Amino acid sequence: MRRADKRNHLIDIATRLFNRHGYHATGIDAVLAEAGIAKTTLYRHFESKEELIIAALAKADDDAREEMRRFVEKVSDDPRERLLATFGQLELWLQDCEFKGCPFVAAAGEFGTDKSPVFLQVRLHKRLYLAFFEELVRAAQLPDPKRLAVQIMILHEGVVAYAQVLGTAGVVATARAAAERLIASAGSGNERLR
Amino acid sequence: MRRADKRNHLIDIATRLFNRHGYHATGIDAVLAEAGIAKTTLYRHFESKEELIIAALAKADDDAREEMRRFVEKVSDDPRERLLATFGQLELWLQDCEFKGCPFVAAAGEFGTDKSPVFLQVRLHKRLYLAFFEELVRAAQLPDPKRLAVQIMILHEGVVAYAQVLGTAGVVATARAAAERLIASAGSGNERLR
DNA sequence: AAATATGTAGACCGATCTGTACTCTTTTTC
DNA sequence: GAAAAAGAGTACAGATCGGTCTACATATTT
Repeated sequence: MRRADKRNHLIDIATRLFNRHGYHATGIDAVLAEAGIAKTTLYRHFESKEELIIAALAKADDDAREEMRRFVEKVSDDPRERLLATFGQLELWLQDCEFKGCPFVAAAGEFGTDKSPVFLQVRLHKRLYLAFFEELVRAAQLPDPKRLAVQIMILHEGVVAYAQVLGTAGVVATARAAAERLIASAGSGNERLR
Repeated sequence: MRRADKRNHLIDIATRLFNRHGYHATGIDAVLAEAGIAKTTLYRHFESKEELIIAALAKADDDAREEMRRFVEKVSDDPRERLLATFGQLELWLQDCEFKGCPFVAAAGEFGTDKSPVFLQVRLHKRLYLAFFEELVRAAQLPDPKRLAVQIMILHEGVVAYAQVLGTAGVVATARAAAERLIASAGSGNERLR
């Protein structure tokens, strides 16, 4: 196995354990046992546990945004439908049996809102996620794109937190319906210009 | 200081530290040092750290729902305005300089979605919170109260997660505007009956 | 084939974790 | 004022934490 592959494998294992048990509750030893490697090897790839966490978050950010982008582009060419399709990708995530809430929000909760490197990584992810929504809203030529993007973002975040605690049944459809209302009432003016 | 007072004082201290640093990252010793008491005393009031966490969550649940109820009842007699006033109370919470995201969602993240006592306490809180929204929606005689209550809940949860990572500026107003849209379009049928 | 670099296994370190045991003092209660 | 409960303070147990070190195996280069 090449060096980069082993590194990615380690990140995958760590990501799964972090999501399942939390960041502080997951010890380095648990990652080692699951991956079947020695401690020395892990510390050859990562300087510290914090760096492993950051690497895991960075990869999760990359994967999540890439999957989201490909999903909405596959579903439709229409920008407005793409905006609604984001809830389809959200549903896929919630139905994953490993779903345990947003790993980024969890990381933010465990590592404080100060300027810790972990928190900065979390904030970067959320900014990029929000920027993607704004990009979709602009493509749909809807008015006040920043505001509508934030509303879509709030709905997404809300669905995740809700589903984490109260279950996933129907919640995405309910949020999507809300998004439709917001889009419809926002886009009543210039929606036919496209 | 009476026994119950000391217990509540311990819970207050613990709540603050848990919210600031997380549940696993906050050691019993930190609580002791902050409260200025001996370890024996803490373990006379609580069997274990887990029980302290549960007690802290239970009190936070009680306080949050009581404050919310009093706030909306103070703001207006109109049920529909009360529903919107929930965002006013939300804004008060976010502006608190100790705000670090929802302690219940954080607890759910750290203690898994399994049947741990901590998670059950979290779910109880969210169920009661949702039930309160549904109560307000029903008082406003809006159609499909369960659905609208979930939408309001999603907006609340979304605002909290958003603000935790991306900051509080303007997000409550944006969510409240979304809620107004949803209420207006839901209540176009029988809103004049009142 | 010899020399060198890299990976592995696992002991080990000091620190910290939750929780208990014990002594002694203070406060409450009858 | 005596009995009983709760307090502080501290030492300790047993486990686990993140991280380092040494010894040894393997692979690569010369």
